[in-house]
Amino acid sequence: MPELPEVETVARGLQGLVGKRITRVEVRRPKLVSVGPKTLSPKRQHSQLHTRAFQKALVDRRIAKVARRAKLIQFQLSGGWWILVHLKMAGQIVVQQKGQRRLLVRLLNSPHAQLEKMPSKHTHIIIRFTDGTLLYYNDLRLFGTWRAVRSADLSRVADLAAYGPEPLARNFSAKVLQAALRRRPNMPIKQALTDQTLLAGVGNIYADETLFAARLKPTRKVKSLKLADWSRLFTGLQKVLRHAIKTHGSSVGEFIRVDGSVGTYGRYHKVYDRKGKSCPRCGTPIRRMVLGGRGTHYCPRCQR
DNA sequence: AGAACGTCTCGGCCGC
DNA sequence: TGCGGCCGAGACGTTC
Repeated sequence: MPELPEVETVARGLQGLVGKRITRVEVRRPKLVSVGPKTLSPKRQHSQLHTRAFQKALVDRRIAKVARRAKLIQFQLSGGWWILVHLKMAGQIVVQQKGQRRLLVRLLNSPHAQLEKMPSKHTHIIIRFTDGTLLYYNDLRLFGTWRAVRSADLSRVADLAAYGPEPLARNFSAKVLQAALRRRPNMPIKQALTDQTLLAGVGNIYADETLFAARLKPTRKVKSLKLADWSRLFTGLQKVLRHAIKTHGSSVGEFIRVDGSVGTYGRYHKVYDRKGKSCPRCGTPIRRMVLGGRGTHYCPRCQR
């Protein structure tokens, strides 16, 4: 579920953990955790050895830094270890501050969803810090991953090594964007935008919103884009991502901030999940199609 | 019933 | 026939 703006929102919300020391790690779902640069084979996932190794890598270590790369949250720990967390479709990280009486969290974004007390039946990992702060990992769909990796092995983490450029990096530009996506000249631009090895962090919502902002049809082949198209794509991409981060992301599905509150960028979606509603620019009904297996929303008049 | 914001694996196809 | 690149389908739990 979460894309760059949501993961960035979570990473920023976790900055308060820097300096705290882990005292206890409870793993209720061993299949979510692994140790080392390679992902665990499904066969070994149910052994308890890797759970113990995961706990051992974390316990008694201090959080030195929390950062984001693409859609990964990176905890740098003391003692040369990192934790790489991918929330996939439905992962949530919430933090209960020391002394905070209880934490209520909406596990689903449906209007009638109940607030649930932490930990809930969807809480699969609980990390306790020496000062009493608690981190809960919730995951309705059990797709998320927590990997403990030694610093020396970071370069051997396949997905991390393969990520394309960060769209909000200081040195990112229309030229960098063009060079990155042109590695797949025949791919529809929408699919290229969401390919993490070409460009980091953009998923379905922000690809649709970016292409609307850039007035480009999602099916356009990468190689068909002209100089002016690249320029609008670059500007649209940064504008959409920056606005989404400022509003703490889109709380579609299950995304929430670390204090349990929701992001409000969903209010500003111009095409995503707006099939049949009118285009905010020209009034034409928004269309939905399937591209590369994902729902794709666009204005048939504005985007060409 | 069909779809959901992510990614990985597998199998088929194309071209050298 | 062999190999790599490329691409689409399916799989992964669960909920509404």
